[in-house]
Amino acid sequence: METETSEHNECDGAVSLAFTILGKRWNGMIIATLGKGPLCFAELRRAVPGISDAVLSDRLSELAEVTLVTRSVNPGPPIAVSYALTDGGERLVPVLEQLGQWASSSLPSPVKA
Amino acid sequence: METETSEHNECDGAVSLAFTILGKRWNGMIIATLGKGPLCFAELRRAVPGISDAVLSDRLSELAEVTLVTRSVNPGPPIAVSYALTDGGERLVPVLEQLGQWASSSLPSPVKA
DNA sequence: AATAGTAACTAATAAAAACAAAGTGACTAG
DNA sequence: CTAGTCACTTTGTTTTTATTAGTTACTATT
Repeated sequence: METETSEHNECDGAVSLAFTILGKRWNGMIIATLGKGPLCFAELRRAVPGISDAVLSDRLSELAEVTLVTRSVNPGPPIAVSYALTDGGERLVPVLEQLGQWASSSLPSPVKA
Repeated sequence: METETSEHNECDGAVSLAFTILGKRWNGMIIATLGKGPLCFAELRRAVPGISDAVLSDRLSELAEVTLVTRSVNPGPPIAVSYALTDGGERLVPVLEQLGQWASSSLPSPVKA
């Protein structure tokens, strides 16, 4: 009747939780990019090369839903929507920087075709 | 002929490189799990709940290819294949731990259905 | 010895996610 | 009036992931 605590593994729940967000393509990049300051949709798309409108839109909704980014509409006339990190999002930025350092030092060059 | 340095953004290449690996589902979890010590295929599958044989096999090949894990075959008779982190993989472990801490403190609970 | 069970995979197929391209509605510049 | 930007949404097509079912080599059981 061992409740599964005796043997050993059961992968870290917190890390697993982190990867529900970061294990999806683009999320890490979006947060890292917003770490340099708020940006609006088009700027963000340009800053994250390769992402498409549809996916960016989708990711931003998700990130807003888990309260890592905020969406603020400035109803101009030239309407502008600005995306920024929340506190929680900001707290991730330094970790992402370490991730970047790790990648530079431990990953082989950008596996090109 | 501006080489794209004038305006501003262009998301961090190193972070982007990190996410070529970590932005794929399971990779982070696999590395975090191996961070607690080497495991063989079946143990790993049990330790990472939800992953399937096919995907685990695939991920392990990828991770071996970028030299983050090693695969060593012990030709028993009871043949056993053991997977372990390389130096590069080990260097990621502390960062993953921070990621876990961040998740616990900044992410809403496991969005259940 | 035949039957069933585990380990470590591979193969085939189904389902989900990502991508590319175009379209929408509001507005500005020429 | 035409063309272009912004912020998206919609519609396919392609890639990735996931699920299911083998396969080969052994071990444990009966």
